[in-house]
Amino acid sequence: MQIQLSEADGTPYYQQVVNQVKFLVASGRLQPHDQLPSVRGLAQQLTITPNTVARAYRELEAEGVVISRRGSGVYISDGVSPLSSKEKRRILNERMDALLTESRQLGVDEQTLLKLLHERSQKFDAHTLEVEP
Amino acid sequence: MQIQLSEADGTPYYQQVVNQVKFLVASGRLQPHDQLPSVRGLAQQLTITPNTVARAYRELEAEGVVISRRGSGVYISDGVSPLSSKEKRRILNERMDALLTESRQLGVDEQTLLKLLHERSQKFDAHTLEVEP
Amino acid sequence: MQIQLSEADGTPYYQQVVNQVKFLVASGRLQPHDQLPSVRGLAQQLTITPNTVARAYRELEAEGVVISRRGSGVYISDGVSPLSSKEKRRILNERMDALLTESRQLGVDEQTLLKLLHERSQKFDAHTLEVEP
Amino acid sequence: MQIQLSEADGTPYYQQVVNQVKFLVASGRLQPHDQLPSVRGLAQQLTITPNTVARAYRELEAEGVVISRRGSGVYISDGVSPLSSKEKRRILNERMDALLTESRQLGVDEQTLLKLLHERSQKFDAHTLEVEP
DNA sequence: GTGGTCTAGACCACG
DNA sequence: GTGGTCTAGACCACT
Repeated sequence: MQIQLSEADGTPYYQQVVNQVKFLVASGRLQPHDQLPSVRGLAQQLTITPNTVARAYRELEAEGVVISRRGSGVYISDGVSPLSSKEKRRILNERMDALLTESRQLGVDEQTLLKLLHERSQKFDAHTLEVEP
Repeated sequence: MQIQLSEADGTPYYQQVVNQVKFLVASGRLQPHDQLPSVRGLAQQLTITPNTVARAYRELEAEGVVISRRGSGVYISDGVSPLSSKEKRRILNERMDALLTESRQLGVDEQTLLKLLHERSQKFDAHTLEVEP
Repeated sequence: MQIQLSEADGTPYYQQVVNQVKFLVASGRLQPHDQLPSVRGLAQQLTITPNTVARAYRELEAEGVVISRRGSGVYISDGVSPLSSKEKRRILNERMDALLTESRQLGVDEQTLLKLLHERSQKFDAHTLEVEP
Repeated sequence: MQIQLSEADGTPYYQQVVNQVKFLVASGRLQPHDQLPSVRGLAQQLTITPNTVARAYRELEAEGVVISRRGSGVYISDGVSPLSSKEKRRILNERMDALLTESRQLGVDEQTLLKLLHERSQKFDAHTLEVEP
């Protein structure tokens, strides 16, 4: 599994792992029932402590993205998010505000933004994006 | 000056202010010699402590984006260059990927997302505040 | 804040803290906006590492019970649970099954159980229960 | 003996077997002196390792629910629960408090809870299982 | 002072 | 082998 940790930006390692796994799932590269690398294996690959990987996996489990089976491994879940619609909407609004704020500050109007987002969505599915979102 | 603070994501307030001022400069909305709002004024507008705004301005000054003149105010320094369109596109792509990832994870399809984004854009305009420096 | 850790049962320390804080909130002893003991303070009181307390607080924040403000402290949230109704129902069913199974094994019929539960609910509100649930 | 293993929830297999045997006993489907399936037989039926079944039986024996006779098999014990009524009440109170805590946390009032518990109790009965040693 | 992250390493529980 | 918990202690970010 391709995961890249960036030391430069302030994002915590565990959060970067969470983000990238969610990205891999959302783009279809990781399918339900797929097994993730073991905690220790991924830790060694990324040269961080197993503790940090375990935290990322725990977080992903809490969000309903993976389920972990003691003694067996961690797998992509086929369930849906356990969050309420209100909470889902809150999260989406947050992301949309970030996008709207930056696009305006960069001089991109709404119509152009919607077009760009549609194109990006196509590439998203086509797996033609780099892994690091 | 339009600045939006998001309380939910982990980004510190001072960092959000820094980022958005840098964007405003990069996109040409803020020009060299333009005056920024006062520390207290911006703090009041954003309902955060003046301390936090001061820290943002300090950071911006350290990076050479602004110059602070005692007794006068804080100004955009000259000699700052706007972002290349390639760089702009990279930033937008990052935000779009984050939005697409979250929306898929939450079970929202592209069409619905575009609709939500359009609605949010309207509300965004409605809540726009002008700030006099 | 009264919290008792039991070393005997297999329940992890962080989980015991989570359970008891939720109990204190549900029974009204802790009110929205109340401040919890600091991570280090509670750790010292319970003679466990701050790390473990931090994990409990993190878990409580993820469940929407508390919100934590860096540099300030951890406070009881006034929001509701961010879970979907389906997830809420799943959790309740789990607890109800545990109760039903054990009550039958102890020879308590449904009618008696409902009566006992009603009485317990009264005491729950009256704060006449010991803290450890 | 019909036992259903759920892979999805985090409960260990051996624990699920323990719980379900206890439930079968509590509901009268398994009577004192009834013989349980052999370790290997049940393991094959559930497609898990005999190791896991053996562990479940060991646990059940430690709790006094079954008695294992070398060379003969495993049988439901005829000893009545030796718990004092005070002890019974303590266990029930523990479960009731857990249920009350969760339900308040999730915004479910007492009346609704009692209704849900009644419904759940019916389904509990409806899950009739045939038992064959 | 507050909480947040990470490491190094130990021990336990499960299949 | 797998994941889960906990400790001891370090450093960082924020108010």
